[in-house]
Amino acid sequence: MDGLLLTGRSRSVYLSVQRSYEKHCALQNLSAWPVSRQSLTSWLSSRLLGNANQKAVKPDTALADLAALRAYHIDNFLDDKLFDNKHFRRLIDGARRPNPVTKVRVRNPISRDTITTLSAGLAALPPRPSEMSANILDDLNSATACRVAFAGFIRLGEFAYKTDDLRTRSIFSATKLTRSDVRFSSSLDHAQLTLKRSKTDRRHGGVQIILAKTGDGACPVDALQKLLLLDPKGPRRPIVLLPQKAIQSQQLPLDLIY
DNA sequence: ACATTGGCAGCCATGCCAAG
DNA sequence: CTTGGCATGGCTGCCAATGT
Repeated sequence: MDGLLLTGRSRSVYLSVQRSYEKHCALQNLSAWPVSRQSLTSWLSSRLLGNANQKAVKPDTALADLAALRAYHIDNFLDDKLFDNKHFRRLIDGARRPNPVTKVRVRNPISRDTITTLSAGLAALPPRPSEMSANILDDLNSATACRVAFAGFIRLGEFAYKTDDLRTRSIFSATKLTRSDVRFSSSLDHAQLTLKRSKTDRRHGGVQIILAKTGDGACPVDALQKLLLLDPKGPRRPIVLLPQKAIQSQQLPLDLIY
């Protein structure tokens, strides 16, 4: 049953907020569950105004807190009408008023040139799988990951998975990208990628991504063809593996495998 | 009078990052 | 590793403008 409720990151975030709220209630001598008008007002003001231990949180974070506490009610069949009460929105909007919007850090887009440079190793590969060394396999895998992610506008979460995710094979092959999700068109002018799960695919219907052949140094079709030829794997295996040396040197986020 | 369209802001599950 | 903070972005409902 629990497995059908929220999973992964969202669940752990919510649990964290819920524990923090419970601690607050204990200190204030308030009963935590179900959330009451008093306990929620007390908690929200303490979050919005800050206290000796914690600085004031952003109004949007307070909204996320509301969602987390509401999620507890939903999961436990408790009534959640209280959370719709306008009073709490007004508290948050009140906190928003005196605080100007903070500047967002500028992050420049990754360019085609960047991808070309990163995947330059694909230009010189041995002709047969038997001649692939561990290092060259590493390069092939990461270069393919770069090109496909760039060409397909793929989010990290759609493409990457954690070592942990490999433990349950059935869930892995039902939710993550595997070799069977790559199809080439007969003329090899494009490849089709099936995303079984995507952040925006809330109904879990699957999303088709078309990767057009570009023929330049960032061509995803070229990379995928070379990968399938020189690093053959079963249909239920991940499309590419992140090189161990990249994990160890922290060139890429820890514990992520493409 | 009712239907459709499009802009808009709020929602919230999920993402990344930093600190402990 | 966990926790906290907050940005992200598709979906949704609302509303006014426009169409029928």
